Order: sequence, then C-alpha cells, then structure tokens
Amino acid sequence: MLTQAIEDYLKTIYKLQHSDEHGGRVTTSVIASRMEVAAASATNMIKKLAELNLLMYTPYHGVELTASGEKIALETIRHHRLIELYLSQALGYSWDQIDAEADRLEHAISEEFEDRIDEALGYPTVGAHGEPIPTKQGQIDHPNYRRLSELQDGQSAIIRRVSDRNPQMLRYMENLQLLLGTRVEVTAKAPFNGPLQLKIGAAKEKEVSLGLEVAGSIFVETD
Amino acid sequence: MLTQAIEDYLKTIYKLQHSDEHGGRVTTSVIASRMEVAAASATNMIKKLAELNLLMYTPYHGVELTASGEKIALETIRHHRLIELYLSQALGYSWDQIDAEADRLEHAISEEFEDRIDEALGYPTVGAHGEPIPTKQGQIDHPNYRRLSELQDGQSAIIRRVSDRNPQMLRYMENLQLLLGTRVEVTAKAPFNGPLQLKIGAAKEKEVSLGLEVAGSIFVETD
DNA sequence: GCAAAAATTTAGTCATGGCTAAAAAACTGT
DNA sequence: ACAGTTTTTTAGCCATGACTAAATTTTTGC
Repeated sequence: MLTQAIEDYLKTIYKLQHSDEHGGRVTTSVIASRMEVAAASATNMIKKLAELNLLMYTPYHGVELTASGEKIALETIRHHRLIELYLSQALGYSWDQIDAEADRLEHAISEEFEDRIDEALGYPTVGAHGEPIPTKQGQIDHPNYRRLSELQDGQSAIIRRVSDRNPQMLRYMENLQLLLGTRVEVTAKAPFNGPLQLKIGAAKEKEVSLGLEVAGSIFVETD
Repeated sequence: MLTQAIEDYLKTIYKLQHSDEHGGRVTTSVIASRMEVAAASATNMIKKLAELNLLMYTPYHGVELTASGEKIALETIRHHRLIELYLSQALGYSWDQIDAEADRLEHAISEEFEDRIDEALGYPTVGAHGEPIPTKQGQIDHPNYRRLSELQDGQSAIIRRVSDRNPQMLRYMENLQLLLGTRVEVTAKAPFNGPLQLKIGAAKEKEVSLGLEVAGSIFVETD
C-alpha cells in the first residue's frame, strides 16, 4: 500500500494539472504551497514519486503524472468525494465540514467501504459540491462550466459546482442559499471589479450583492 | 493530537489489563505479541508512553495505565466499537469484516463523526460483538459473563458477547447462528477437553458439536 | 546581456516507529 | 544455589517525511 503522504501529493498534483489557474505547468512551489509544506519537502517527495514512476519530473520545470500516478490520484479523489457525499447525505454534515473529515477518512477506508457507500448513495456521479466523481475504472469528465463572475448583466444560470477550498466561504454560500441546482440571475455588475447584484431562486425571491471572490468560486451552467 | 501508534498501544494495554488471561500483569512480551511487533519496539514505545505520563512503567515488571492513559484508551475503544456497530447496522457488514475496518477508521474520525454515528445508532451501550461501549465520559462496565465452555451438561444460557479476535472463528459462529441474544443449551460434554454438544435457538431447532476453543470465545448469561 | 530577485535543489537535521543483535536481568529446575 | 533458559532492555540501524540554511538555476527588469 502507498502512504497517506503519497496519496495526498498525487491528489493535489492531479487537481493542479486540471485547474486552469497555472497554465498547465505544475511547479514545486505551487505544489508546496497547496500542500502547506516547505518547497524543499516538496522537492524530496517529487523525486520519490518520480522514482516510483508515478510522475515525470523535469528538475526546475515541473511535474506531470504518469498513467499509474493519475490512477492513484483518481482513486483517492473518488474516495474523497464519495465520503463527502455520504457525510452530507447520510450523516447530515453541512457543506463546510465535510472536506476536512474526508481528508482523513479517504486514506483509511477499504474497497469494501467504498463500494458500500457508493451503493448506499445510489451510485452518484457528482459530489457534494458538484465535483464529478471518478468511476471505479478511473473515468472522469470535466464539464466546462463558467464562473458566476464571468456572467454579464442580465444573464441567468444554474449553480452546478462550488469550490470546496474555503470552509468559511462555503458556510457563507450555504447561508445565502447559493446551493447546487439553484437558479441565479445577475441583475447588475459594478465596475472596477466591483460586486455583482444577484437574484437567487427560481422565483427570484432573494437579492444579494456578491463579491467577485465568491462569485469566482461558483460555477454555473447557462441556458 | 496523539499518534495512531500511541492510541493503538494504549488500547491494547487497556484490553490486556482487563482480560483475565494474564493475572493482571501486563508485560512487554505480551504487549509486543498482541501488537505484532518485536519486543524491543514495545520497550521503546512503553518508555515513551511513560514519559508522556500515560502509564506507569517498572522495567522488567510491566505497565499500568495512568488515569489519562486510560482515558485515551477508552476514547479509542469507544470509537472502535461505535464504528463497528455502524458498519454492521448501517452498511451491512458481516461480523468478521468490521474489526479490521474499524481498526483503521478509529484513528481518522472526529468528535463530530463519533457523535453523529452515536446518534444514528440510538446511543447504543453495547457493540456489534456484545462488548460494552464506553461513554463519552469514559465510563464502562465489565459484566461478568461466563464462558460457554464452563457450562455444565444440561445448562442453558443466552449469548451476550463473543471474542472479536479471529475473523474465521466469527464467520464460523455466524454460520452456526451463534449470535448475540441466541439461547443455547449444553446437552453433552465430552471428557478430556472434548467438544460440547449444543442445542441452538429458543426452539432448540439446531444441534451442533462445538470445540472448546470456540466455546471459550463465547460469553453467556445464565438464567 | 547582465545583475538582482525569485524559484528550486542540495545538504544536513530531526522525530516517529519499526528492526536486529547483543547485553543484562529474571526466572527455572535440580 | 547456581547454571541454563527466557524475558527484557540497550545499542545501533533504517525508512518516512517533515524542517532550515545554503547553493544553484531560472527568470526578470532595465
């Protein structure tokens, strides 16, 4: 079995490779900052992962997962997202609590456990925050949703995914009823990166002003 | 937070202290063999636990948990037994599978998780194999059941607890319907530590011959 | 194109928790 | 009571995965 640290690094690297924020180049410092370790620690682990053929490593330039590295990353991510959904659906956890708990549990569960909660949840394809859940075979799709912050004045859309990185932000969204499946309409956009004015709900029952940081963490599907 | 290794040692030592098999003296070699590590490794850890004031250590003579050591042991045991019961009740695990899974999960769950499954299970006081579950405050009672192997010919009793140590034995018991709450009657006892003849069930619908090792792992309440 | 800044790697350290081999202490049998 | 066996401890080693400080490479600004 692989160590918890290895699984964590691979998961982090996979997510970085598939985020649009870094132009595809996944460097030591980006990994180190995401893992909250010193850069030297990341270098060490990267060298080890390269030894294990879990990634390609070009010193001073960055890393790229191999097929087997990606497979392990996706298994870990599958565990994480199934656990999150189970915590939220079966045990009543709130949006902001599930990530931390799943971060520990994802390394401790067996295949058996994975299969049983998968079944209990009805073989879901999407996690608690809207993230796609990789299949047991490692298939995953990356739907191309737009950020709420990119919508124009007057546009309407449905929330499909939220970033799970900041628990406080998740709590804030939950309070505002900015939940998966909720319809939102941009009624105004302040200039100079100002907030957007939003109507929430199919009946547009609620109106709020939302900062760009939060709006950038919400992914929507336009009609 | 304490390491997984520390929790495991404390749990093991607590169980050894409260088992009647070793006359109360919990020595390095007994701990080492239960933990499946070399004796030298156990000595090292024992010295560390003594440093941390989690146990009293008299070199060459054995250990005894302090109040704080016992508290941690009981918390770990509580986690373990709640998880076992949850796996068995909510996720349909069989008797022989729950121990190994709980051994890993017990170190990964939060207080929150503990509370939620406790609630989901209806605040149980007894685990999946009949073991008492310590309260959150660290209370636990040690009911004084007799081993099925000690019963005399003709005596009848109800199964209240089974040893959880051997998965194969658990599977065997489950197959024979030797479950918690089941009534059994000893109809014959072979001499020279031979097997006992048993009628199983309130209606005595089944009759089996049971070896002493298995019978010694079943704890019963006599009328 | 080159000096300064930033990023990355190397070198060396530490804690954790295993291990084996050898030394020391405690039991055993006669 | 004491020689031999068993148990326990000591000494020294290893892998893992963090860290800091220093060296090196790359990037950036002019």
